[in-house]
Amino acid sequence: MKNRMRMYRVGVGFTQEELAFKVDVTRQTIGLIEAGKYNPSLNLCIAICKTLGVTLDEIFWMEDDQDV
Amino acid sequence: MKNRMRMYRVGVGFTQEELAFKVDVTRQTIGLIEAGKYNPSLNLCIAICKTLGVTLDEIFWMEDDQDV
DNA sequence: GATTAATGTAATATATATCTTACATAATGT
DNA sequence: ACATTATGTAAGATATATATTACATTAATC
Repeated sequence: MKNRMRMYRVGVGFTQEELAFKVDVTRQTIGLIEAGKYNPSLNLCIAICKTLGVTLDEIFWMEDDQDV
Repeated sequence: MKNRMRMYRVGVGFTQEELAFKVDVTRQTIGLIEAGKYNPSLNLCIAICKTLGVTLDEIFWMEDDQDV
C-alpha cells in the first residue's frame, strides 16, 4: 500500500491540511493514506492526482512488487 | 467513474466471473465497476490491473474530463 | 525556551464498498 | 424451442473507508 503522495505533495508545496481541503477530505485521511495505512477509494485517488498534477501511475503504481 | 475495464477484460478473454475469482471479489462487484456504478478501492483496482496485465492509468485514468 | 504550525495517532460514529442471495435477461449452442 | 452461459440488477447484511473529536509530538518561528 506504499505510494509517492508525500513526495509530490511537498513538491507542490502543499500541507496535508491544504491537500485535504482541496480534495474535500480530512487531514487525517490524507495522513493515513501517505502512511500507507489506508486503502483509499479510486475517486479520492483521482482527485488527489488531479490536485497534484500527476497521474495515477505516478503516485500509486509500483512497477516491481517485492514478491515478483 | 468511467473506465476501460471491460475492453481489457474481454481482450484477455476473461469472463466477469473469472476475473472476479482471480481478484477475490464477487462477480457482481466486477459488473458494477465495469458499469461505472461503483467507486472501487485502490487495492482492488491494482489487483484488477495486475490480472489484466495493464497499469492503473490504462484502465482508470481519463486524460481529458468532460468539464475541462 | 515559549509559541505556533504541521503531523501522528486513537476512539467512536457514519457512510459506503462489498457480500450474499435471488431473480431476470441476453446470448449462444444443441 | 430448450439448455446453458454470461451478464444485469435489487434487498438486506457485513466490512471497511472516512468523519469527528481529541490529544501527543515534532518542526519551525519568535
